[in-house]
Amino acid sequence: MDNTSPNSADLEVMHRMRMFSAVSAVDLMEMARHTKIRTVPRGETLFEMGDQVRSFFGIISGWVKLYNRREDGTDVILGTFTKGETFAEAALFMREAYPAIAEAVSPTRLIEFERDYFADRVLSNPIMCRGMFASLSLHLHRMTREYEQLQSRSGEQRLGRFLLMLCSRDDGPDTVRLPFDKALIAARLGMKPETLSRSFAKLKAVGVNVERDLVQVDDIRLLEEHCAK
Amino acid sequence: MDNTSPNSADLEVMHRMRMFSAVSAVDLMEMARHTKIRTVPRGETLFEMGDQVRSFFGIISGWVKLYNRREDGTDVILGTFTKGETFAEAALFMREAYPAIAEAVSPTRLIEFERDYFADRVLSNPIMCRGMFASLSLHLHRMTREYEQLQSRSGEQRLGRFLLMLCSRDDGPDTVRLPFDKALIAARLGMKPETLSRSFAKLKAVGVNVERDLVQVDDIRLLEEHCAK
DNA sequence: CAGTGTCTTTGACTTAGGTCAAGTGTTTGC
DNA sequence: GCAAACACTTGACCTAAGTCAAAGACACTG
Repeated sequence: MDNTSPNSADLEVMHRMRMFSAVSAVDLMEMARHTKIRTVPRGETLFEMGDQVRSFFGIISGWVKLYNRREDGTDVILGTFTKGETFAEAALFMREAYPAIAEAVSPTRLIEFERDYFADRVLSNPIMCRGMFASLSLHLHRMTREYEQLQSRSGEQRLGRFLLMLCSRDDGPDTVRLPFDKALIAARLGMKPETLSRSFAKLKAVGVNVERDLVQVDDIRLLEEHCAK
Repeated sequence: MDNTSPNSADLEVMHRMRMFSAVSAVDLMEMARHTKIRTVPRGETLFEMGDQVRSFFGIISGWVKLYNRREDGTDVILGTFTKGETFAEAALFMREAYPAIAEAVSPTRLIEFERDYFADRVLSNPIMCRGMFASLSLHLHRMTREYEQLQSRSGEQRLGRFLLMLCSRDDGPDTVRLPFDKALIAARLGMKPETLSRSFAKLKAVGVNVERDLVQVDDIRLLEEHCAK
């Protein structure tokens, strides 16, 4: 299933990526000819820290984690990405190597954009430049929010926020499925698995119940309130 | 001293900013005509969170802090910037408001770049686009490193790293002047002033001695070693 | 030069979260 | 179907950093 070209559903998703949202349908199809679709199993590495930059990626479905491995072997999760999101664009204009590792954490379908083609393509087209700026700004803004949260919210609150991001409704009750295992969620939120467990336990008090990878939120507003303060 | 135009020394510094480093001298002078030089005292606010975006900035001399104020009144420092650095470029292509507050923390001379002129200017010029990508990538990369450090290094190590950034040599002994007060350094490093004091005290053991705003580092390599592990 | 305010340090205490170790299920493989 | 491996939880304990309070140390004011 590897190395095929994008179908129309893929193009659909690609068009919803910030980078391409202002690009015309014609240009999009032209560009799509220079991409490949990759379907990778859980656990597959897309690039290693230090690899020569060849491409950046967009996700059609599934989840990818971006992380750094420290000398002592511990990992720092820099972000998790899913459908409609791009990652490693910042590497497009770097002559150096990827500064992080990317690994699929669930079976994932993604579009791979070759650097050489896209670097030119983006630079010669103001609409693409704008899209690229939007993408990078979004990543920067997200990273900033993560930094802020790590600094000023408790583990319990960060977990609450994470659950709220997964909810599809914005009030009342909702049930969400955790997109990857709890050890990764813990790392993603900057805590140890033990602390995650205890945080889940504490959230029971505001109507959050976990059963395997299914989380029942009784009252979204209540949870929001609990995590905001 | 406000609202004058850039002199040749200013142009010199401007040219060393990532955004403009590949821009020709002719273009630079042309662009400089659309900037203003501002000289602001310590404590002056350049923009507030929520202000309509009008400009981004480059620093000729002095220091600026970028921060968010939370509902509870506490500040989260997102970064500190000095000579040769630009900030708020990400806002160039946002129709919305600034997402943070910028305040001079020492007397500061800066170049103000008007958004309307520069947005067009950047988009119509691949060299400028490249510069802008480089700037944004740098900010993203920095933010990532800050996040990583906050997550996996102790306060003492973060302080050590900060001091090393200020050193001008890369081995042997060195003396550095702290660029702003200790309360801000603490916030910048994600800790309380009390913890900063205690961290300084601990660093005495690896040959770091503080006297007011002067820090004597006996052996840079030793400090590096101490903060790396 | 005393007096007031700001910045910084120090001390005593609390607490969130990490660590280590032992359990409980659940899945996987033979 | 049983054992081994894995994923998660729970408990007991420890430690880095936060909190609160007080005391020094300058620096500016009148």
